[in-house]
Parts: sequence; C-alpha cells; structure tokens
Amino acid sequence: MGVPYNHREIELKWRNEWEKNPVNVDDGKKQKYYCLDMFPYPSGNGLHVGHWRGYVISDVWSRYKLLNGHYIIHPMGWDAFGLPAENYAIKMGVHPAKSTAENVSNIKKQINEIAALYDWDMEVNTTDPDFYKWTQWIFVKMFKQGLAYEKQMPINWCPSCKTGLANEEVVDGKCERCGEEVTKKNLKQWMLKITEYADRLLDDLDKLDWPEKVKKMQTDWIGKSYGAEVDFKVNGREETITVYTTRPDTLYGATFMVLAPEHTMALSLATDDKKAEVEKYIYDASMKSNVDRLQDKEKTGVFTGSYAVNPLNGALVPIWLSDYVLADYGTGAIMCVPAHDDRDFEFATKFNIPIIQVIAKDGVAIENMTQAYTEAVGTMINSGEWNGMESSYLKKEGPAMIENMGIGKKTTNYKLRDWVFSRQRYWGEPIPIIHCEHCGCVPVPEDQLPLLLPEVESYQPTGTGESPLADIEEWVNTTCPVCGAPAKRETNTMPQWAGSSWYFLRYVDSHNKEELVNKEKAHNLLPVDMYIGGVEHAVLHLLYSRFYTKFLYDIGVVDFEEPFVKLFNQGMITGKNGIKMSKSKGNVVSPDDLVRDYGCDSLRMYELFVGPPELDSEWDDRGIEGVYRFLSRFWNLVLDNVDKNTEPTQEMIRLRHKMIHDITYRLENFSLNTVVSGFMEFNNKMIEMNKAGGIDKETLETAIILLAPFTPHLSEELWRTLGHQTSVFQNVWPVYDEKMMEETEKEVAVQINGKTKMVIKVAADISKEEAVKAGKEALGDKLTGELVKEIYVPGRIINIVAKQ
RNA sequence: GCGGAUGUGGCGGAACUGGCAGACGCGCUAGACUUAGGAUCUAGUGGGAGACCGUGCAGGUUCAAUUCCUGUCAUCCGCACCA
Repeated sequence: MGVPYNHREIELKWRNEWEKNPVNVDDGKKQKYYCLDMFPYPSGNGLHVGHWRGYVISDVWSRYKLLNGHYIIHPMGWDAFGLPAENYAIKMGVHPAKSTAENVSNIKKQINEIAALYDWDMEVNTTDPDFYKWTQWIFVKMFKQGLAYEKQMPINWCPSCKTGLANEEVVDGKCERCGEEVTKKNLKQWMLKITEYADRLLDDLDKLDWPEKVKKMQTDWIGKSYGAEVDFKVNGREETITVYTTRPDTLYGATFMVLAPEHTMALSLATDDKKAEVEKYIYDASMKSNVDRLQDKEKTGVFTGSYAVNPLNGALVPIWLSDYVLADYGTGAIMCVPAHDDRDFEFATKFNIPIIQVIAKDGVAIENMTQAYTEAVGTMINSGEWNGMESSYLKKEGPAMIENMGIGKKTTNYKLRDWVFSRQRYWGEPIPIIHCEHCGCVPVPEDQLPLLLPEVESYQPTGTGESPLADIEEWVNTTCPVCGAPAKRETNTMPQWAGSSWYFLRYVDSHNKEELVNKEKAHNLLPVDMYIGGVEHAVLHLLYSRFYTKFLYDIGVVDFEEPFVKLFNQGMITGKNGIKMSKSKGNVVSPDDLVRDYGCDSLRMYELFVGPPELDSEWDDRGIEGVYRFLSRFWNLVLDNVDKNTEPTQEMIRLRHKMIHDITYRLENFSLNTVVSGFMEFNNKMIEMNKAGGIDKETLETAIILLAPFTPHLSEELWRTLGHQTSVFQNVWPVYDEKMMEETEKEVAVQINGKTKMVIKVAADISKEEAVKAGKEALGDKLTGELVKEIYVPGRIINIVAKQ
C-alpha cells in the first residue's frame, strides 16, 4: 500500500472513452432533469478555482441525478455580448468579435478539464446571429404588445462606460461594472414595461424553491406598498396637490407638506417674497449628483410661502420643498407627520415646525418628544372623530375611508421602475426598430431578423449619448417597412441582460431555425430544475429572466411561468484573508497546475471540501494534498482486494449500509463538504478492516459508485478493474436498509449531573433500568450524595443526577 | 438607520429533532522505512500537573446548551430619505 495513483493516465483514458460512448443518453423513457450553470461571459483572464466551484457542484448534482435514473440536461454557453467583453476588446485593441471567439475557445478548453457532463451540442452564444435573432424577436413581440416603448427622460449615465444604465445596475450611486459615479443624462431611451409584471413577479416568488435571501431581495426591489393618495387644496388657489401616504391614520398629525424640488408645481407655489430663494433651491438641487444627494445627512429645505389645506380638519399646513422627497416615487409630494415619522421629525425640528402627536404610545401622550413614534400601534388622539380608534385599524382601512369621503383614493405603489433597455455601445444586439417620419417607430419585420450587427472600423463609445452605430450611414439609412419612405434605424443596442434573460430556453433546441424553441421540446425538457450560480444576480439576471419567461408564457411560447424551479447560490472562493481573487491583486489561483499535479478528480473533490458550498471560502492550495492522499489510499485499498474474495462480515455489511445512508443524506441536503469528510471516514474504517484480511467486493463496489459523481475517472477505472465491462454510470444509486445499519452494541457516555465521567458499552436494546444499573456499577465510588434522578437516552447517555 | 448571515483548536471546518464539543482534513511533534525525502507508514496533537476549564461576550431555561430564550459586541453582505 501507499503508492499514489496515476491520475494523468486514467483521466485521459476515460475522457476519450466517454467521448466515444457518452454516459448520459436520452432513451425517451427516462425522466429529464435540467441542471443549469449560470453561463459565463468569456473573459480573457480564463477560469480560476472559484469558477470551478459552481461548475463542480452542478456536475456532481447532475451525475447524482444521472445515477438516479434521469436523463440529464446540462448545457453550457457564452454570455458574450455586453460591456465586459467590449471593454476587454478595447483594452487589447482587437475587435470584440475576435477577442470573444478567442476567449471562448480558451475557456472551453479549461472548462473541459472539469470533465463535466456538458452537452456541447446544445451550446449557445449570445453573439451568434442565429441566437440573437430570437433576442430581437422577443423585443419585437414586446414592442407589438406595448411593453417596449420609447421615452425621453433623465437616466442613469456612466461617464466611464459612456452608456445609460438600468436602475438595477447602479449600486450605491456607482456603476455596477466599473465603480464610476453615475450621473444623470437626459436621453431618449427604450424602456421595457417590467412594472406591468410587478404583481406577478412578487406573488410567484412564493412558488419558488429559492434561498429566502434572494426572494427577499426581489421582494424589496419590487417594493410594493399599500396606502392612499390624499388631495390637499392649495389655500387661496384652485389647484390641489396629491400626496401619497402609507399612514393615513396619521392624517390629523400632518403639520407640513414637502414637495420634491423637481415637482411641476414647485416654482409656481412660491409667493413673491420667496421666489428668489425657491428658485435657488431648485437650481442647487438640480446640480447635485446622486451620490451627493445620498451623502447629505443633514436635511435641507425651503418654504414656498404657500399653504395647503388638510382635507380632514381644514388646518393650514405650510408647503416646503426638500430634496429628501423623491420626484419619481408616489406623487413627488408628501404630507409630513413629524410625530410619527423619523425624517419628518428631523425636518420639523430643524425648521421649527409644530409637532402634533396623534397616536398615544401605550395609551399615553408623550411629553416633549425627542424622537418620532413610528409604529402604527396605539390609540388615536388629537384626531377629531377618529379619537379612540386603533391606529393599526386606520392604517389598514384608512385608504378606503378616504376614498369614500371623496378626498382621495386608495392606491398601491412600487419601487420597481421600468427597465432602461438601450445602451449607447457597439457590442450588443441592435434594437430592431426603424424610425419613419410618417409611421413612427416600426419594428423590423420578423422574417427579416436577425438584424445583423454591422462591421465597423471604430466601435469605441462616443460618449455623446449616441451609439457608435450612428456613424455608419449606409446602415442607419434604410426604408420604412410599412410605407417605403426613407427612414433611419435605431442605433442603440440592447444591454447584456437581453440574451441572458432567455438563453436557458434555447439550449434544449439550439439549432432550431424556425422557432425560438419547439413547443414539444419546451414542454418536455423545460423548465430548469436546478439553477446554480453566484448570488450577485439576485435582482438583475434573475428578475429579468423571470420577467421574460412570464412574457413568453403570455404569448404562448412556453407553458410555464417560472424559469428556475430551484436555485442554489454557491459562495465565493477568495484568496487569503477573504480578498476577492483578481488579476490586479495577484491572488488568482489557476486550476490548470492543480489538475496537472493532482488530477481533475482531486480538484473536484477539494473544491467541495474547502467549506460549506453556500458560504464563501478562502482558498488554500495545501489542503488538496489531503484529498489526493485519500483517493490514493482508496485506490490502493481496491487494488489490494482485486484478487481476494473476502466474505462480508456483519461489520462490513453495516458499514456499507451506513455509508449509503450517510452519503445520500448529506448529498440530498447539499452538505457537500461533509460528503467528502464522510468518504474519508468510511475509507479509514475500511482500511482498518482490511488489515484483518480484506474487504468484500460489494462494499468496495458500493463505495466506487457513491464516489462516481465526485471522482468520475477514478470510479470508472476502479469499476472496470473489478472486472465490469460497462460504465460505472450504468449503475443505479445504491439503496440502504435501515435495519442493516443497526448495531447490537452501543457506546454510551456515563454522566453525573450532566458531566461525562466515562464511556461504557451496552447492548443496543438495553432497558432503562439495566442501563442505569450498568452505569452506576461503572461509576462505583465516584457516585456520592443523594440520588435525585436517572436519565437514559437510548444509545447515547446515562445521566445520574445526585445532590451533594 | 433597517434587514440578513456568520462567530467553535495554530488553520479550513464537523456535531442529526438539546444528549460524549473539536469528526474529517491541513499544519505541527516523535518514530519507522530509506542514499535521500516535500513520498509512504505508525503514534500523538484544545488548555491545564491536576480536580477541572473551554464553542465572540454577559445572563437565563434545563438533569444536560455550539444548539433554545434575553441582552450585547465584532465581521461580512443586502437595502438605504420609497413617505
């Protein structure tokens, strides 16, 4: 024993064999299982050990399902349009099409080292015209349904990437990609009406077997709230100002009103003596960047000189302007109740505005409030005919009451905004729209798709808000498909998310020239059963994909409303001290050397062994030695038993069943790190048993099959070495028998007052009386004092409670 | 500020519905085999001489707490004036 196994030879051998005779075949009878990885964008940096992790997890899961009798759909493709690919191309000074193709071929080579079950016949690439034809087709369908529309508005603009961004792409006021501070730019943009799906996107989260964290992030992003719009008359004028509130119960406590500086009435409300001050405030607010506005902790504001009339009690409330009110949420105006809202309290305190408490906390009014009481719990006071009512009741019923009184209406609001869908960049799908002077926006006829992205000399972003495509006159100038008059093409391109929002549907029918996906195939092979990837897409890709799928369901392309039944987010692999692996930090660990030195199987297993798959883990190369030693020991154990015909002992049979049980249980619970440690434990026990003569074949074969999803090459080699002519993956996952796992004798801890004194062996089926008696005997003199209580937990603990 | 996750030896981590804390692995120590060993094998490895003490910290419930409850600290992540 003790010779390290030759991983290079056997891995090459079985890789070739599997290519000739695939182990995963659709015989039309097996149930499908679709296990999907989030497809990568083909970066020039190649893969590091962190990328491997997700792919290993998904492949282990796929092979486990394969051994459970499923036909596995396990595809891979390339998210190759978009900013990262384009920025890389610009940096390297090559055309993105060229660099993308090179990167794809390099990464594909690296991915093949994982030896995953990928079906390359399904491969898709979002930059392939046969693929983006359908990305464009979906857009045309959305346009025809009124879900894609053009709008002139100030949007998020990244000055470094020189393009507009969706709200989802702005993180802390900065560009999600490059970290540059995002500014506003007034541009005519294509928008997708994702808001029309807000309720379905929210409600259907309940159906999903997803991490609660991701569901919550999407729930918060959609940000649904219930409340009322209340109309306040402007004192002495005809107009009314409508405010939105979720706290109608506090209406009597409104002592002022605040409008966003961008509100259409902001300037007109200013009385003559306030005009200059108001104008200045509005101007200053318009000059502030997003980040400035976020960072200003101190509230600012200006009084317009006008008053509004509280519709309930006729009280006059001063109207202020302040940038803490957002123009694009609700009505851009709020009623302010300083006694029951933190922000209003801060503002009122600063500007000496009266504070009227309307909810009695614990039944009493608070003297000299030092902070707002924001809970809707308590009895109403200072509230006219509402006095004595419950705040929580009014919060809920208030909107309907307000509507009945004719002073407003109940309403629902969302934080979710429509999706800014155009990018002023070259490397994306051209938006298939033609602008005609007579007919307006006309979609490119479906039979003329794909609208090819033209070849171009200069693809660098212009920064003017125009796409580089705008310079290609022969492409821009076209004729209107409806009236035939000269017309111009839309020159913006789609965001990177366009292709990734539906690519998983295309895999199952990637060569179809006639349809996005064949109906029957879609019905039989979709949706995705298990989706594995990082958590960074919680509200971007995953929300967009759900939206696209719901749309495609609505137009009859697919017959399900949710794309991903189950989602698993794997943790990140970081370098030392939890620092993210990156080329600039110089802490990137490449899998290539590790595969060369220890083999694919060892690395696969070590990727799982580093820690719980859902948590981040620090990478430490040294640990892989341990996995390699374990595999070598198992290898030698099997070889040592090839010619022996050991009869199974009770002990071996028990170990076999327990091994099947433990490995299966941990695998089902996705506790993949403990699956690996479990294998090591069982292997150590088998090595001990082997010293007494040998191990029976059935136990060894069982271990080989259980290991197969993790170490496919090693398992295949050992399986054949034991004389089998067919692949190890032709087996079915072993089953255990609960009864066969039971031990006749158990080691039990003997405690006094919960403190372990010793361990004794007792029969597994011993009675409480006998166990306690055995325990007392074993303790002997150690047991003193008055006996109070005796506890026996079968097979675990004998605890004698004694008072000293 | 709000919400969530995490906190266990020198290190990564284990402990099922409360039941022998530290499995498994790395590292380390000693030994064996060796011309040699960064190979392999064997033994040991939380602290303490000891009764005992030990799962971020302080309490509580219990015969028994890493696990349940209350409070608190630290780190990481998400949201961030959404009325």
